Amino acid sequence: MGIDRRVVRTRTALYEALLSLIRRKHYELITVEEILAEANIGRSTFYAHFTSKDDLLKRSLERLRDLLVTAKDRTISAALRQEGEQAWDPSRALFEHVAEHADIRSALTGGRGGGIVRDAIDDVLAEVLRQSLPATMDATLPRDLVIRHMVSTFNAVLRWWLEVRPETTPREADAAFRKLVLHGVPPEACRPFIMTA
Amino acid sequence: MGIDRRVVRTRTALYEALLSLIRRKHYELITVEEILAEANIGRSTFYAHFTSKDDLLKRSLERLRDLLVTAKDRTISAALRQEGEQAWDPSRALFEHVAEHADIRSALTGGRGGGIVRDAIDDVLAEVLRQSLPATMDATLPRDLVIRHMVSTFNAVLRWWLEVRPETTPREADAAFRKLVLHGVPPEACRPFIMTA
DNA sequence: GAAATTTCCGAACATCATGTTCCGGATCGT
DNA sequence: ACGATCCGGAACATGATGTTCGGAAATTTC
Repeated sequence: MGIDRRVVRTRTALYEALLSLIRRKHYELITVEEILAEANIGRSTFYAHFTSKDDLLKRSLERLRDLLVTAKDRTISAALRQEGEQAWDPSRALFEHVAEHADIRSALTGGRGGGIVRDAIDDVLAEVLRQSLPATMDATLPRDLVIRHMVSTFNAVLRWWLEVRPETTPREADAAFRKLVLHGVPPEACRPFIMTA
Repeated sequence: MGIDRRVVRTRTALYEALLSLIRRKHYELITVEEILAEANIGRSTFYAHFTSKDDLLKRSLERLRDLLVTAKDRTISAALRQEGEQAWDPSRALFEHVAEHADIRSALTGGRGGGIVRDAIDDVLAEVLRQSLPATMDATLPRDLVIRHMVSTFNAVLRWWLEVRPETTPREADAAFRKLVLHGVPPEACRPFIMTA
């Protein structure tokens, strides 16, 4: 019981239909009927498996999370095995991963569509970080906040890359990301919004 | 011509109705009819002034932008007049401003509702920064990216504050914000996601 | 391989929000 | 006061969502 081949076929068909559509248009503009047409699935069948489009999205991204986690583990263990290599940086690997799937740009791009998808991906990234980052002892920078900050910085760099500087290479994007996270912004570039006492 | 009292009454009633509703529930869940009921405005009248709910939101936030700009100018000029004061930091003033209007929490909080509102507010903040920040000369950190990063960091701190640590004071939140923007995260807190060569 | 389940399809239906149209009456500027 | 403009309200078209149900088809089980 539990593993009727029809249900896994139905569900994966819907997962893939949604992800395929997300590459072509904004999530919010995708209609349930389009998903059904793309997946060749009946309307009532859809609602027998998922309660809504958002539900389908969430479960689709659970697959993506597993994918990310294994990718992260792979690059980290590769890093520990042979130090001094160049492909051992998870953050850079992530940028390169995105570069290979540049067709999901419209899913992350601003506007009406992006919000839910971005939030869901933020959650995935945050969970990955939560599993791999050490505990910090800095009282003024709680771990939760650091994680959120890294996620949001990653997203900021990523969107800047996709939206305003598409010609940037993954390694340049990663360099900017690391600089921002590790060293911040030069004080003279913040004035007078942030005054350094 | 141009300033018929009826139209300004209608529009401000709609602006305030929307902002009032936003304090109570998620933007996406607000229906046009609710806005009409709250503002006591007829349906056809609404569509005579705005093309959609999003249109109304955008124009509502233009008012907020003007408010922000003047507030920023005020604190900056106050800063230049009497140095060594304590209320001369625009970023801290912004956190304090938010603290006073804590009832918009649900508008910024995650989930389905927040996306569009957050994006719109991001735009406002980015525009304010664009007007006041100097040009940077750092080639690896373009101005656009710095602005986006500051906006997203502000949002990250703000949401962390509202969602996970509501008891934090504005000055603590601002301290964390400044630390993140100016100095970044200690390297040992990033490993092994970001490796420092 | 046949019986018994479980799932799928498809069409019809109810519901709800959006946006448009129209006109009598109210309100405004001058 | 008068002409121009705006407002209200109801009616309508549209389009997406989610539900229901009975017969057909696939799958598991034995």
